[in-house]
Amino acid sequence: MDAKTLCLGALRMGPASGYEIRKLFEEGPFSHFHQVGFGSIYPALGMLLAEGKVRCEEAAQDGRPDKKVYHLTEAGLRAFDAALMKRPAPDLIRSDVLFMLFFAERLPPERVDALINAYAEAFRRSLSVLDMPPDCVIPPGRRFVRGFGRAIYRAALDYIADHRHLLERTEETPERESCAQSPNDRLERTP
Amino acid sequence: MDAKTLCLGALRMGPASGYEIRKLFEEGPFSHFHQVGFGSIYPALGMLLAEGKVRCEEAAQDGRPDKKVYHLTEAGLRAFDAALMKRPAPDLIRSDVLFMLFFAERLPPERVDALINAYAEAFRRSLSVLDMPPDCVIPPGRRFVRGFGRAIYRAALDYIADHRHLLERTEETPERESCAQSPNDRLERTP
DNA sequence: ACCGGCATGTAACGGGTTACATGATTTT
DNA sequence: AAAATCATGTAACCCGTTACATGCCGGT
Repeated sequence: MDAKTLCLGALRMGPASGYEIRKLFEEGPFSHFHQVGFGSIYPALGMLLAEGKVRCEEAAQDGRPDKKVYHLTEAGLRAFDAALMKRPAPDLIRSDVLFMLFFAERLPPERVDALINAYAEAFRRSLSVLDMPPDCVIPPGRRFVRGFGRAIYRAALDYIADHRHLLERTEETPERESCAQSPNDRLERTP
Repeated sequence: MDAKTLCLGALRMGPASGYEIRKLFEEGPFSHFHQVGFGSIYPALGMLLAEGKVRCEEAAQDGRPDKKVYHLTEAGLRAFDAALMKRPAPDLIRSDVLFMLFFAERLPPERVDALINAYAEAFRRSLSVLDMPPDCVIPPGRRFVRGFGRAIYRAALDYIADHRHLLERTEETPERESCAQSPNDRLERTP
């Protein structure tokens, strides 16, 4: 899903400026499952404008820099609906922390501790955003997605609380590479 | 975390060829939280070789193409340990499906259904891999990470089972944009 | 006085994804 | 006979991230 489609989605919820679109992905309702930065948004809006999928109205503000408020056109709406029918790319998860914890035995215990504390804290922060009751009735799709995020973060926090003891120093686990010597052994399970 | 570090991590578990490293990330123990393709692995191994962080032994096989088995050097081991001490990038989650379901009201009910079924199925597949009891004792770090993945996937499946009814057609939800008209309304909660 | 938030953009750089190229062997 | 697996690589391209550039306002 490219930056253009993401912008269309943001505008699907109502007119917005580039700056506001970023907030939607930074702290707003999209933040748990997609991200875009300024560097992608502004060019994307420019392209969408050229393609006639959005229009833009300059809005002068008092005490604030001018704002370009974009909104969907008919073509943009159609393009977005079409994008929603394309095959979704599989979910992508990238976690440096898990990668590091995978090698916990190689790490100083303080490091492991710091890593886990920070990790839990990050989940707590994300949860606190989602746990705030919405200020208004939100449609089912949004409610589902929001609840999904909450469920995942809760599960993560619970798991960390219940299993971090696995990583706390167990007095020098004897350094042992693993039971598998070759990569094949690690994958094959039916001899 | 770049492809080079990821390769070092894979080799940390034992010597492997490029092809085998990919499997580690495709179906192996890293697959839940990091991914790399051939296009990144082979160049990365080449660079690591040039930097003296890995060495390589050509292994002729019977009935198979030749294989280049790479293994860490002292320098490579040190480099990897150093990488484990760097600040981890925040977790990244990218889900087209959730983005689409966010707009469930705009989608034909069959589409929503298909999307959710496929989504659940994907989680079930991931879970089945992790639920297989390991063929040997695995060290605490790996156990923790593996369990983490399991917990998350379980939570996802449970949530879907319990809440998919939210998305099933509720006889024509009256088309209503939302209660928020401007993007600001969506974000501000303290007037 | 300075920092953080609002606001919009550009340019370069880097890196990963995709596609291409090749080829033997095993499975269906 | 075709498809999948094993196996290694290269090259181009796209696209996103990062850094840079600019400027005003409000709060500390």
